[in-house]
Amino acid sequence: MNSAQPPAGTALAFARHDHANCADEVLTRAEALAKANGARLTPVRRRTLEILLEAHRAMGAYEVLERLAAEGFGKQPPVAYRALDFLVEIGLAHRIRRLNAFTACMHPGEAHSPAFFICRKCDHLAEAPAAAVRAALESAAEKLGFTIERTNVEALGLCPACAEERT
Amino acid sequence: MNSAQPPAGTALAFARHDHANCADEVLTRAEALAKANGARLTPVRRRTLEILLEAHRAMGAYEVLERLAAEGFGKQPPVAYRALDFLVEIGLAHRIRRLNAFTACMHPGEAHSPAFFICRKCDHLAEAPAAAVRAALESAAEKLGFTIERTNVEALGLCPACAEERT
DNA sequence: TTGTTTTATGTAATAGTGTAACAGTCAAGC
DNA sequence: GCTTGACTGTTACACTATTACATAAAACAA
Repeated sequence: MNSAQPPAGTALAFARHDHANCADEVLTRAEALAKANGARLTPVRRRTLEILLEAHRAMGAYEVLERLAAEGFGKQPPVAYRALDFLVEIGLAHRIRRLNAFTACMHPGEAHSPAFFICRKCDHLAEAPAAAVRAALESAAEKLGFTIERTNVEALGLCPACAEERT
Repeated sequence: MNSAQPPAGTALAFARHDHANCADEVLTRAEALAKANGARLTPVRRRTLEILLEAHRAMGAYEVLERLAAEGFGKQPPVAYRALDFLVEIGLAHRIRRLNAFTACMHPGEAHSPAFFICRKCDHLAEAPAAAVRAALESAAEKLGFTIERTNVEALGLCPACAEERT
C-alpha cells in the first residue's frame, strides 16, 4: 500500500474546527434519511456511523470492525463491510479509495458530491463540496452518453501545513 | 471484491474505435517521456506498457504479472507493481482504484487529468479528458490552501449500451 | 579501466483488503 | 400466529499489495 494505510491520524479538515455537536446533528438526520430510503438504521449500522463520527477521520474497515467486535457485535469482516456499505449507499459515509478507508459524511441529506483532498505527507483528509466538479463531470459524461450514479473524486498532494515545511 | 474483478473485458471506450497504431505512437512517446523524467524505460517496464496497450482495457496487477512471468520476467507481485507504479508515476498509465486495475494512458505527455467512467453492469471503462474537472478541483483546493499533485476522478454508472437495456 | 554508488530486478514471505456462501435471527405485514 | 424478507453472524477463502532482502546492471567518478 501507500505510505497511507487506513492511517491512525487522518483528520477531517486541515483547519482546526469545533465539532461538538456534529455527531448529534448527523445522527438525527441519519434516522430520517434511512427511513426515507426505506431502510433501517439498526444497532450495528448506527454504531458504525457513531464510530466514524467519533473518530472524525478516515478509518479502515478492519479498524471499524475491531471497535464493533469490542462492543459485542460480530467479529468477522462482513459485519463491518455491510454496515459501511450501507452507510455509503444512503449517503451517510464516503469511501476513500486511495486510503482504503471510510469516513462519515459531514453533510448528509444535502445533495452534494464531495471531493476529497489527501495529504501525502501526513495523510490528513479534507472533504470539500464540489458542485462545480460534479457539473464538469456530468458534462463530460453526457458527451459519452454515460449516466453517472456515483462519483469518487480524490486529489493527492500537500496540505497547507506540510507544504509550509518545504518538502 | 466488486462485481468488478480486474475484469476480463474492460474495454477502453464505449464507442468502437480503431487503434491500429495507438501503441506505436505511445511507445515512441514513452521513450522520450521517460528520458525527460531522467528515468529508464527498461525491458520489464516497456513490456508492461505494451501489455496494457495490447489489452486496451483495464488490467489487474496480477493479470499483468501472469503475462510478464510467461515471458520470462519475474514471477512475484513486486515485479508487476513496480513496473506499473513506474508507468503511473511518469504518466504512461493510470490506476483505476475502483477496479483495482491499471490502464495505459491514451494521451501521454499532454498535460491532462483524465476522468474515468465505469459501467457498473459491464465494467467497461472510458477515459475522457477532463480539463474542466481539473480546473474546478484546483479552485476548490485553492480555498483550502491545498496543493494538488495527482488526481483520481472516477464515475460509476451506466454506459450507453447498458442504459439502453433498461436496468 | 576500475571501483563506487545508484538504480533496477528478482524472490520469499506475509500483511492487508474484500467476498461468497450459508445458517440463524428478527421485524413487519398479512 | 405465521410467513416473508431483511438483517446479522460465521467460516472459509480470494484477491490485492507490501516488506525485506539478495543479486545484477547501469551510471559516474577517479
